[in-house]
Amino acid sequence: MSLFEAKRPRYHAVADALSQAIQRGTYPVGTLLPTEAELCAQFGLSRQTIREAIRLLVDLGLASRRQGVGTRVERRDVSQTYVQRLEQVSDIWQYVEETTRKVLKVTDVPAARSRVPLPGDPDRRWRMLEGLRFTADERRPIAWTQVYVAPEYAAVTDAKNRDRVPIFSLIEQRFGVKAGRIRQDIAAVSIASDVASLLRVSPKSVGLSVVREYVSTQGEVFEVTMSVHPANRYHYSMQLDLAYANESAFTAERLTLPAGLRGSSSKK
Amino acid sequence: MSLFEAKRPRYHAVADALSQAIQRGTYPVGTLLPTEAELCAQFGLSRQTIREAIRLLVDLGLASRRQGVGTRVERRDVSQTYVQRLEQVSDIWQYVEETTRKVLKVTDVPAARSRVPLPGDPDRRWRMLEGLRFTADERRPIAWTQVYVAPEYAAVTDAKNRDRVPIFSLIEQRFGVKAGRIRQDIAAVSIASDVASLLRVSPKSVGLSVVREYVSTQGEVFEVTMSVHPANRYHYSMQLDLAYANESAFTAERLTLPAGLRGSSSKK
DNA sequence: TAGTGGTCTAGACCACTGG
DNA sequence: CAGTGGTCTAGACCACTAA
Repeated sequence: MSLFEAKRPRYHAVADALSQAIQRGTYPVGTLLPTEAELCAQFGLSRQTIREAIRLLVDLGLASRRQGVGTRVERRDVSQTYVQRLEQVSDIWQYVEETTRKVLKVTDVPAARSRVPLPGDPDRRWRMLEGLRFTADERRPIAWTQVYVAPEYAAVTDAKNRDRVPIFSLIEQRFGVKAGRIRQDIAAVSIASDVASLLRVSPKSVGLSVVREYVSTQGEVFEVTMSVHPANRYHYSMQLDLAYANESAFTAERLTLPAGLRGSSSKK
Repeated sequence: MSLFEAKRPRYHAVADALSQAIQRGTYPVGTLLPTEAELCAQFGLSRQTIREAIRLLVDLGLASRRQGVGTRVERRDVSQTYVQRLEQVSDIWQYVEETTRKVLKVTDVPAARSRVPLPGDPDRRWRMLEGLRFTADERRPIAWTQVYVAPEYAAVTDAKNRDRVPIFSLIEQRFGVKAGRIRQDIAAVSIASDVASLLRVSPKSVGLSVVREYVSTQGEVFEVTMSVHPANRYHYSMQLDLAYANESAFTAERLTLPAGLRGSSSKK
C-alpha cells in the first residue's frame, strides 16, 4: 500500500527488502535467511513468489540455497566486477587465424631445462615444439614460440595440421582434456641474440613475452606456451566490462530504490 | 518411459530436447520457438515447468523472451567463453594498495600533444598528472605514470587524497560517472631517457607500457592513463576461467547427455 | 524423522505486442 | 483486439540434510 508501489513485481520488492536487510546486517553473512515458509508468512505472498525473490538474490551472489538446509547469506554487498570475455579463446589468438606457423624444432626436454617454469617433477620430459609465426602478407615473423606439452599428450604433436590448429585444441579433441583455466603472464623482455636472429631484429632489442599455462578442468597443467614478440610488431589489448557478480536479471537500478517498498503485508 | 529417466527434473529434459532441436536446426536462429502453451501440450507438462526449461535456454544465451511476441532463438550453440574477472578493478591495481604515489607535475595539455592518443577534439585540453609509483618497502619506483583527465572532471585532481585513491574512483565519487568499460593496451617499449632517469634505469632499457582508457557507462572516455614499468620490476598476469554464455545454473554436463531423454509423454 | 529447499500442477489475471 | 510472455496463487509431493 506504499506510495512507491509502481508496477514492479512483488518478488522485486521482496528481493529489495531482503537485500537491504542483508546490507543493514539484519541477516549477517554466514547465517541463514528465514525459511521460505516464514517469508511467505511475513510478506503474505505465495511460496513461488518468495522463491523468485530469493532466486534474484542468488543470481546476485548475495545468497545460496542448499536443499535440506536453508538459504545462506553469502555476501553483504553486490560485488561488481570487471570482466574480460574471450569467446572461444580465439580472441587471444585472433592472429592465429590470420597467420601461419612454422615449426622449427621438436624435442623432449626435462622440466628443469625448459625456458619457462614447468610444474611438477623437474625430470619429467615435456614435448617441446619451437617455431615462428608469420603474418599472411608480411615476411617478417611476428613471434617466436615455444610450446611445451605434457608427455601424456605428446602424441598430438604428430598431427598433420599442427601448424594450423592450436595445440591445446588438438589435445582437447583427441584426449577430451579441456582447458578450464588459462593463466597468462605478460612481461617486457630483452630479446636474446639467438631468438633475435630468428625474428630478424637486432640482439637485445625490446620484446613482449607472453607465457600461458593451460590448466585442465581437473586442475592439471597440460600445456605451457611462451611467445616472444618484437615490440613494434605486436601489442596486447583487452577490454574489461563492468558486470555484476552473477550477471543475470536484476540490473543495478532495480536494487537501489527508496526504502519504502514492501509488497502488501509485512507486519513481522 | 525411457531408460535414461534418471532423477533429472523434467524441465532439464525439456531444455535438452529444445536445445538439441535448436542445434539440429529444427528451430533456426531468428525464428520463434513454439509458444509456451504449445510446448505444454507437446510435452504434456504444466506451464511453469515449460517456463523453467525456457529459462535455462535463456540463461545459456540460446533464446530470449519478449512479452507479447514470443521466444526467439538467439544462437545455435552454447557459446563458451573464457573470462577474466577483476573484482572492483582493484585487481588491476593490486599494487595501488601496496604502493605510494608521488605526483611530480600537473598541467593542462591539448589532446594533440599528449603522449598517448586521446579521443575527441585535438585542441581539447586535458588535465594531466604525471608522477611515480613506489613500493612500500623499496626505494626505486616501479612505474612512471601519466593520467589524463577530461576537462569536465579536472577538478578532482585537487583532491587532498589524490595520491592515495585512483583518480577514476574520485571521478566516480564526485561526479557519479562510472567506468562501464576499461580498455587496456599492453606493449613492450624502450624507455625514453627522460623517463629512464626518473625510474633510475639506463636509457633505452626495456619497459612494459600499459595504457588504459576508462569509458563511462555513457560511452564517453573520461580518463586515460599510461604507465611505464621497468621490465624487471613489473609483469602483468591474469587468469581466464572457462564460463558459459550467461553463467548461471545449467552446467555443461547437463546439456551433453545421450539423446533419448524426454520426460514422460512426448507424443507430439 | 522433522524440516528444508526442489519440483510440479492447474488454474488465474495482467502487461505487452502486433495487426 | 487476440495472443504472447510475465506474474501470482494454493496446494502437492519429493530429495536432501541434520539431529
